[in-house]
Amino acid sequence: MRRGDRLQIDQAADSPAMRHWIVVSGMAASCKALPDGRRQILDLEMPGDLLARPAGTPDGTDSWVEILCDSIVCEIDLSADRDKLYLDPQLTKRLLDDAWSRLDAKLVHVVALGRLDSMERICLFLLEMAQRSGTDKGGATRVSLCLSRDDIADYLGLNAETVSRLLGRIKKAGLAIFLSPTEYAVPDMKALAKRVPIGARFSRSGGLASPPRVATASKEVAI
Amino acid sequence: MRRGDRLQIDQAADSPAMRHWIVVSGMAASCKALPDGRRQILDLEMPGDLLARPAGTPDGTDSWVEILCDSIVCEIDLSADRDKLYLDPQLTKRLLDDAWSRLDAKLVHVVALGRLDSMERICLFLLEMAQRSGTDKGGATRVSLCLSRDDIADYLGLNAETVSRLLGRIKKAGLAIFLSPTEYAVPDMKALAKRVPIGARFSRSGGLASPPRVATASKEVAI
DNA sequence: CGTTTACTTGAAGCCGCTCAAACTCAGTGG
DNA sequence: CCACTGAGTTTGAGCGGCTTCAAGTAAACG
Repeated sequence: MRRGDRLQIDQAADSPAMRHWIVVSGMAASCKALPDGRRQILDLEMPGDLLARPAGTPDGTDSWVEILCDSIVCEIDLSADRDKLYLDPQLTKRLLDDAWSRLDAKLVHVVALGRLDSMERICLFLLEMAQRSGTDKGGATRVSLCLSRDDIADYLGLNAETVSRLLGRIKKAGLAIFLSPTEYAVPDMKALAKRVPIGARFSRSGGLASPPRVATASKEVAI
Repeated sequence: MRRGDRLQIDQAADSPAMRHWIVVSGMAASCKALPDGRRQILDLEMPGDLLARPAGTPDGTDSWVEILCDSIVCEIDLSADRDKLYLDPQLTKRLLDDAWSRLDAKLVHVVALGRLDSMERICLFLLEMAQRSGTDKGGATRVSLCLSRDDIADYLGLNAETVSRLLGRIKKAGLAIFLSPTEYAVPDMKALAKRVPIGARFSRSGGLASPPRVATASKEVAI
């Protein structure tokens, strides 16, 4: 699937989630929009993530999953096995673990939107992207950003202009180096992590732990 | 348990959730605090709610559950049945349904904190309280508020003074009638719901649906 | 009655938003 | 090769909503 494609699912309110998706490669965003057009990105879906209920339950908002860059998404229809769903311990364990780690991620998101200022939010975002989809390139972590400034804004509860200004300050501070508007490298993950007062744990399946927030000798400067 | 009491649980990161709690009566709040003292209330726990993982996974923040008014909370320790946990279809179904409806509620919370303004947030909150813990008293819905202004602020990502001012405006507009600072009545749930651009579905176990957002003849006025 | 705690109200300030203009760059066609 | 286009981004100026700080009020309790 390509950028802009959507998975839009209107499951009946009372039907249990029977169609599931797994992101194999690429990246997608779970979105909600209010009647007046305001949009909130709820989650970034990356390889390995299980989309168990893309639409959630109806709450009067538009909900959909939006492909951010060329992706492979695998559909699993469990309707036939509906009755046996809860009889398979391995499957239920996977679903439960997935739901719980999603819940943990959402709690971090709530704290970010409720209590972090814009600079803290953007640092958390850059850190999250680096931890979840970054590749190590000679010490620095290289990240390819599939999101536009608008997308980032809608994920962080900000607007595109503010995001652009913040990224400018981060670039000036040397916390991240921008190779292009959609490609950056983090030379020092710990320095970035020090800007974020919440230590997020980002892998969906319990692999990566957050880097220890070690106190370094370098001095803090306002950015 | 009484107001101010806490359930503070430091479960090992890798141990599955073995101790659970059920709120039988009263009300509690799941909280997180940042190192500098900023606090975010993540969830309001009401009778019937299952606290499957009060502490979540460690992320560098303090996490706890705080009792808001005299409550009865029932502890269930499943450690002994640990290995059999995923073999009981009924139990896993309950856990899964609970996790999913919690997730849905958190998505609404994220939209609220990310994209609603302060007046919309407080209306959503009053509506949520009315739907989840209100009692019908001759047409109006009577709600007893266990939260202080500070608590409400920490739930909505605002501050106590702002909450106080907003409640003043709501009172003046007649959307809610305050019998005391912690007791109010909603004379017209539909009128209140019209102030909120997202139709939340608040019961944890799939009972109550959101009230239909019927267009009425009454004119909208700025409040 | 005084003390404490929570709530309310006011004035001033700042952060992030809105609106608008300039810039970058890939794509297109002459 | 250059000019043109259009979407995305950057930058600036000004505004407004929410916060901060501070003072004042109300209710609870010894």
